Amino acid sequence: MRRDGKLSGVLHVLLHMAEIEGPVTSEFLAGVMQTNPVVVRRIMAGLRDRGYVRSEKGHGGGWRIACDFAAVTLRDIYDALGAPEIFAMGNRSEAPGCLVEQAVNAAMDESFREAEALLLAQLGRITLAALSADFHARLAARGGDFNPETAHAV
Amino acid sequence: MRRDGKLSGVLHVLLHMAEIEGPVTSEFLAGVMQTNPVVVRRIMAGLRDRGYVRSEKGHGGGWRIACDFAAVTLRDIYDALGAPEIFAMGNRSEAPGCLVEQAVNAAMDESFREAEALLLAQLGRITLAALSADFHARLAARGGDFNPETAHAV
DNA sequence: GCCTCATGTAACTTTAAATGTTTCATGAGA
DNA sequence: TCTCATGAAACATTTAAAGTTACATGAGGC
Repeated sequence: MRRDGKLSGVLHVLLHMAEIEGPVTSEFLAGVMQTNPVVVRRIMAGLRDRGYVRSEKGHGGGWRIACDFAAVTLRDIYDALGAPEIFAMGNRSEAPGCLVEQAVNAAMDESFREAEALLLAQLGRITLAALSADFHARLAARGGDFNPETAHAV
Repeated sequence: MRRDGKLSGVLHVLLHMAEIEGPVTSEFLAGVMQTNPVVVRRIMAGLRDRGYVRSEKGHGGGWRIACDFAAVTLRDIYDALGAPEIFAMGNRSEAPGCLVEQAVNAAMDESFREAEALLLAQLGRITLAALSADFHARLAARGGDFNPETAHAV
């Protein structure tokens, strides 16, 4: 499978939106993510349903942040994306009749379940505000300034 | 991506081999895994290189276990398979020039790295002997007996 | 009212990775 | 020398993510 880049992509988009005044179009965000506007709408749909962002049609329309960055975690965003599959590995067959396979599945499932719980707990500890703060720290460290409108132009 | 079932599959194969006297052909094991003999040879190649199994050509040839089940863990088998990718999610781009993306990647990478470390530690705690014991416990609990030659015949 | 812009969505195409298959080479018995 | 088995390369299939096209809907601006 191709690796799922939705979480990475949508976080990138959200942090860019936070740097911009007013609504941002899917087309602009597609430029940021180097993808297609429809892909942006697709991944943003889940966040809209949860009220993390709002969208408006027509002239001057686009996307706006509609949540407190300090109150939303990466876990929340992950859930808003529909809680996509985390692992690239899995059992060959679910509901196996073979007792060997049942033993194998039970052992693997438990290990994977624990790793998943840890991962989600970690994501639950990182707020969008923390991510944004990290970005600003990197910006200050570099000493440059940042124009979100053109940062991805090249 | 399709989910990677190599680890699950190879464990299934190893536990079946443990129940059978003498060498087992790729063709028979393919029946167990409900796949193709070439697929079996492919995933067993890594284990052979590490000395966990041996293969012999010709009449009466096939695969044999060549390790102590109490000394080999699922982590060892995972490594023998070439340490395949664990996560279905990842960053959209590595080495990003954008500072926003750097911040996103750094946060996600750390969470995933920790989850991976936990998973591998868990796998390192499970020996093949423990898996096999679990299988035998299930077998006893069910009260039936087990014919490894025919368990997958249907 | 009509035109343009922007989202909403369905349907279809492309792509990447795992898996499956075919084919032939090689070596070990019988 | 014939058959059985692995070894390995090359090619085909499958699946899910991502990309694309097409059209409907609603919101200003004129």
